[in-house]
Amino acid sequence: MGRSRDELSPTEAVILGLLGFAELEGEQGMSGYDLLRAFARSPGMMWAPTKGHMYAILPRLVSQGWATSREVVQAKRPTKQLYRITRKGRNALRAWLAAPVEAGQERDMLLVKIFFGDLGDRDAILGHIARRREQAEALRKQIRVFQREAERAGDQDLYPWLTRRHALAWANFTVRWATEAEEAIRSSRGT
Amino acid sequence: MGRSRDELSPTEAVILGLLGFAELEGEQGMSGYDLLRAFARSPGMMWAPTKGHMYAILPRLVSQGWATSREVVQAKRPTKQLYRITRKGRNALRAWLAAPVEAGQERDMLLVKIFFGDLGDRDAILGHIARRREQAEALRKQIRVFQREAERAGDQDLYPWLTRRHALAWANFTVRWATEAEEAIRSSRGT
DNA sequence: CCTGTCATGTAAGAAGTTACATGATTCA
DNA sequence: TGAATCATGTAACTTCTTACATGACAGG
Repeated sequence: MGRSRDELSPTEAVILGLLGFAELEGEQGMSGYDLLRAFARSPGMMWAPTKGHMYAILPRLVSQGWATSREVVQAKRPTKQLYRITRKGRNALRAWLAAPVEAGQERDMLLVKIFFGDLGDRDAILGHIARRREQAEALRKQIRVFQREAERAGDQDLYPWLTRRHALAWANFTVRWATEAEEAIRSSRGT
Repeated sequence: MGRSRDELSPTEAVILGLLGFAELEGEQGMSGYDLLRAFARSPGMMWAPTKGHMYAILPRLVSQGWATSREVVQAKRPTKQLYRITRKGRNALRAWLAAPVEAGQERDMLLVKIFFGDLGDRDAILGHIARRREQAEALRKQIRVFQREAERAGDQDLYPWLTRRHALAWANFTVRWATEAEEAIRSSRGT
């Protein structure tokens, strides 16, 4: 009976969220490995916890009563632990989802690096901005593919769709901003 | 002679950056307190390190040779430490500014909460989005004020201007997105 | 007299990353 | 034969936050 907290860390919440989705879809449970893969496949709207963190959190979810685990021995594959969310876990998650999002702590290092541009190298900054633009262009393409796939699959889930919309809009915004910024820097020859 | 690293943590970098600006403006140095205030006055483009972190980092900057400190005894105020960036510090900062920005680790909890919307409460999510929209509206106003102040002061610094532009564009993007998202959720009565 | 400013720090802990460690199976 | 997949974990470490602790002076 480890000491108990009742609030979820972001990573705990996100893991419980995936377990919650698995439950909705009638799956028998997910392993740490499954979860890690699921994260890796959701670019643009979710980050991936590291392995170390994942395997540190899973037993804690169980000890808090937010999930249960079941050992599955396999013939040709290593033994794995399948995790399922519990009622208590769903409640904790619901509470976390309802808690206000603390504002304004997004720390985008690109912006920081631009801000201090006078102390650094102009070409390096142009490179950073170009890379950000390219990433946004790539994300944009990828999201469009996702969007089409989801449509073809008859996927009508409102909320995931909203996050795709956001990713797409963010990408468009970023490409536009980056393009302008690059121009502004280039046309400011000779401080 | 503590063990040495040669890379800066984000917070170390940002502190050195402010010390670098102070140097450019011919100031005699900044105290932890000064730095904390400076951070607090740059909303939308910079986050503020906490006090605890600030006072933990400053001596480390000195022990790494990135800054020097000088004790200033004051008559009517507590004694303070003034920090100045060194040549080595400027080099370390320049290297940090030139290092690529690692991509895609922005974890916006709002998006996460929306993504898992089906496991939570619809009205809570509407509330989150509304709050985000209001924050963006407030930021937009504030940045416009900043922008006008900078213009009036004849401020021609390209880079800080670019970050203001970004903040403004981001705020506009967010207001637009949030408005659409709110509508989309409201008009989707009855799953 | 009370609140805010000036000014610095410590201690404890949460959150997260990186590197290490293992080992069978499958596919090219 | 070598790389990728499946599968789980530990240990050490960095980063950052929160709460605690102190104390003089200024302004209303």
